[in-house]
Amino acid sequence: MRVRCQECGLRRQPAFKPKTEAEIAFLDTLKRDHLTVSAGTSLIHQGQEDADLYTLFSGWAFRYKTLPDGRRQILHFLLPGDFIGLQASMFGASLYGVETLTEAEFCVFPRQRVWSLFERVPQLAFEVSWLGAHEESLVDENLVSVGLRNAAERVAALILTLHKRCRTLGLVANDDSFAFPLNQSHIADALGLSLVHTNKTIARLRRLGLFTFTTGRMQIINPRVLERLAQYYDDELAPRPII
Amino acid sequence: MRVRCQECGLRRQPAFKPKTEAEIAFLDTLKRDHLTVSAGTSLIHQGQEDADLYTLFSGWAFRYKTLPDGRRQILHFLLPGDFIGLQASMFGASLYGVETLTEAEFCVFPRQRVWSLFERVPQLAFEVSWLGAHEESLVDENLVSVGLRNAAERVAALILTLHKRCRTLGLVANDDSFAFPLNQSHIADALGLSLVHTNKTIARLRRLGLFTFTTGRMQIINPRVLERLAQYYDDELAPRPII
DNA sequence: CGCGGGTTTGAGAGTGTTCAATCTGTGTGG
DNA sequence: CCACACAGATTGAACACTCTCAAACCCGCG
Repeated sequence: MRVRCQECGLRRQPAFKPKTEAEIAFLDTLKRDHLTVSAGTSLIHQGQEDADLYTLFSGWAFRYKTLPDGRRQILHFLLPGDFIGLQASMFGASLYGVETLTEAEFCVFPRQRVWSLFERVPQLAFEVSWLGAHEESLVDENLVSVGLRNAAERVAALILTLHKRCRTLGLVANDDSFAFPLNQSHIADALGLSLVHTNKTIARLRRLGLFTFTTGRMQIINPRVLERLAQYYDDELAPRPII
Repeated sequence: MRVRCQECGLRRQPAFKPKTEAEIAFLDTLKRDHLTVSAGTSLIHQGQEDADLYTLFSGWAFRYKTLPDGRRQILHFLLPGDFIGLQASMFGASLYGVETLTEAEFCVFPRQRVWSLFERVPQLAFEVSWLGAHEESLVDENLVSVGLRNAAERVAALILTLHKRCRTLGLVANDDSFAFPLNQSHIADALGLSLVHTNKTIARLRRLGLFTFTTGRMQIINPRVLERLAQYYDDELAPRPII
């Protein structure tokens, strides 16, 4: 079921900067497809040469790289409104993979048409760059976690980051709980920790009463302590572009 | 001493894609200054709100973030031709800092004029985005190192990456040696290791005969073993844009 | 000659990993 | 409705890697 950009509910969320009618109409001509896939679907795979571009419309996904021996590093998680595949479309082959964590919907933009966006609507080109820079800032923050923080601090930082991103999207309930479709090996692969140690670290923080985490749902109990633990202090997110 | 873009020797290097006369002329109008600074100069600092954009013209630098308690993570290293400050110019305040490792020259582009680049020369806007995506790929690769590789593998991967980047710039001598202005605490901060352990790891790899590393210069002795150790396999770099 | 930055070394303490097993909840087939 | 398979979560124990602390060393410089 195709969703026209003019009728798109996602872009009307307060998290996103509004666009002009003309920009939206142009994007609608760019959008080739509206794709629905199940959890665990590979959207882009490492080495793929013809990856298209996507906006995540609903659901969760993640971007990752694997080493030849199979070890996997999750680079960052994707939430609705995130733009996918810029790197992959600019280089010959994609250096990373993208996989869904939940059932998810995507707006598909053919890679051939990206250039027309730069050529014809500079404002949109600028926003594409903005989204690229924003994605990089997520990876930066992740690298800081993995390089500098210990296990407990990493877990705390990850939870806070995702909580904040979900909050700006209106996905957090009044009790500070939110859908959390990662399992512990996703967390381990994102934080550069072993599965076992991830499990023990989560158990410890849970016993300390910082959050509850049952399959599929995370509830933050003590944000203050989490923030102190992770040295995570961040302003509210300003409205951002969406393509 | 100002260098006009029309006379710029750097962009004529085979590492870079050539530009049209018109593009170069436009860039020359954009370029406000040609800046020379000494080693250890802070070019952009975390939180800075009016950071300009730069192309590194000569020398080495690095991009980093620090935690409130002072721990520092180097995100990636900058070599001639790298474009600096895209993130910083798009968000309100810079989330990272940039500092020189050697004496270095920069082409300075005022942040106010970036928009005119998008508006007036789509080809250049595209290349700015390309450079942003490329920088992200460097951070990705670093995150893979820090998240997945042990100390020896990280050191090997770092050396190989820098060696390769220097090679495409023609900075590597026939004996596979190249200028290497990092000290061991830079290496430690980039790899997420303590200084002491970095030192011991380097000493071990050196004893194994994989490379020699005296102050300021790195020579690769056994690239095969280094590559196997780091599981680092990568194609030659294709010519890339330069702004 | 003394100082300071950077490098090197040793030793003990932790943090995090690996291996191995158990447990739990869910879905499938009979 | 039960037996069974399976993926994910949990736990324990031994081990390895990395960190911290502390001290020495090296070299260029004033």
